[in-house]
Amino acid sequence: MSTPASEEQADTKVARYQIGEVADRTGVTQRTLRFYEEKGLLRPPERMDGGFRLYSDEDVERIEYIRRLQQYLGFTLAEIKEMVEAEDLRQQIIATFRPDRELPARLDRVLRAAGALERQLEVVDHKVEALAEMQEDLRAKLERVTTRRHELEEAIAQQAAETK
Amino acid sequence: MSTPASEEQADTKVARYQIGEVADRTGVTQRTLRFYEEKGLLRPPERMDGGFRLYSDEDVERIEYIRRLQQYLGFTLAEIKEMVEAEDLRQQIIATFRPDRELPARLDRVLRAAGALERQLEVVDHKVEALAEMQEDLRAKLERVTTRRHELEEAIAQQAAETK
DNA sequence: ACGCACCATGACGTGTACGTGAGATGGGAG
DNA sequence: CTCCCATCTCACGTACACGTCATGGTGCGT
Repeated sequence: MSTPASEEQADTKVARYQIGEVADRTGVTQRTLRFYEEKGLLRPPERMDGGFRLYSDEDVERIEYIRRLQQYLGFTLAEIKEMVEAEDLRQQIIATFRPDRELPARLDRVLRAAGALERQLEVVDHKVEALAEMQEDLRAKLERVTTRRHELEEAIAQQAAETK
Repeated sequence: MSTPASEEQADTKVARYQIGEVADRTGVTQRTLRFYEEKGLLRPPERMDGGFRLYSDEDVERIEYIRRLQQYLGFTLAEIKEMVEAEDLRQQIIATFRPDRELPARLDRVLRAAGALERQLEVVDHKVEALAEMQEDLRAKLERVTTRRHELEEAIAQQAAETK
């Protein structure tokens, strides 16, 4: 009664959503979700017996992450793919923390994840720098324009006073 | 002898470059320059008698500005067009500083320029915020991965010592 | 006046990031 | 079991930002 339609999984406890609900929650279309999957941006989600996709909360977070990267930061999907793949590596690293065998393989994953993170950080640093510069520039211009505006308003007021 | 090929304009003093040189200087293709002009991002440059385009230093700066907006900040050309149009308004405001007639018209231009600048600044502020967040996130992840890396390297060193 | 690199204008092609049906299947409500 | 909406898989369409010929004119050194 009190549980929403998509959370009635009392035994497994993990919530699963089908594509329509995920689309509503994230604000992207179903087409886009399938497209991201096709392009390797989203891991293929579970399926119901009939073939319907079942997304997890983790998937939803990832979708929101992808959208932020795209909309606010202007990354291409190819760049984002690299980034989420690095994220997957990190997850794998965390997941394989317990089994203490084959250390070199784990080190390799860690090194690749570190490399990916460094490259991402470099790109972001570049963008931050460019943006900060642009921000300053805009602020300065706005200030000058505002000054000019006050001058003009004063001049118009004065002219009106003279005409009167 | 000491003057580069494109600066031999001893009388007018203003340097003019044709499209190939501008392309080399800015790193964009000639096609892109014509495309920007077509789309209204660049004011139609001067032409030689034969029809060859002649760009000024100002044009070159504008091209570099456009590229920064596009590459580092992820604006679309349509958005950039709005922004450079605001820039043109600013230029006009400066140019029409002397003739002190028709003050209301000048105020109108100033107000529109201010509005455009404010909108741009809002977008940039948004992006700066998102980027800063992402930067922090990446730094934290990189630090964790680096820690994990050192742990692994130590573990491997220890294992090697034991085997020996 | 000749040669040749440079430039002009179309016109069509390409890659990215989806949009938009079409037609078939799934699956829970009555 | 039937209704009916949601989802499935192709497959073609589209807007943006150019790339890529094709064809022909320009500018200048010799």
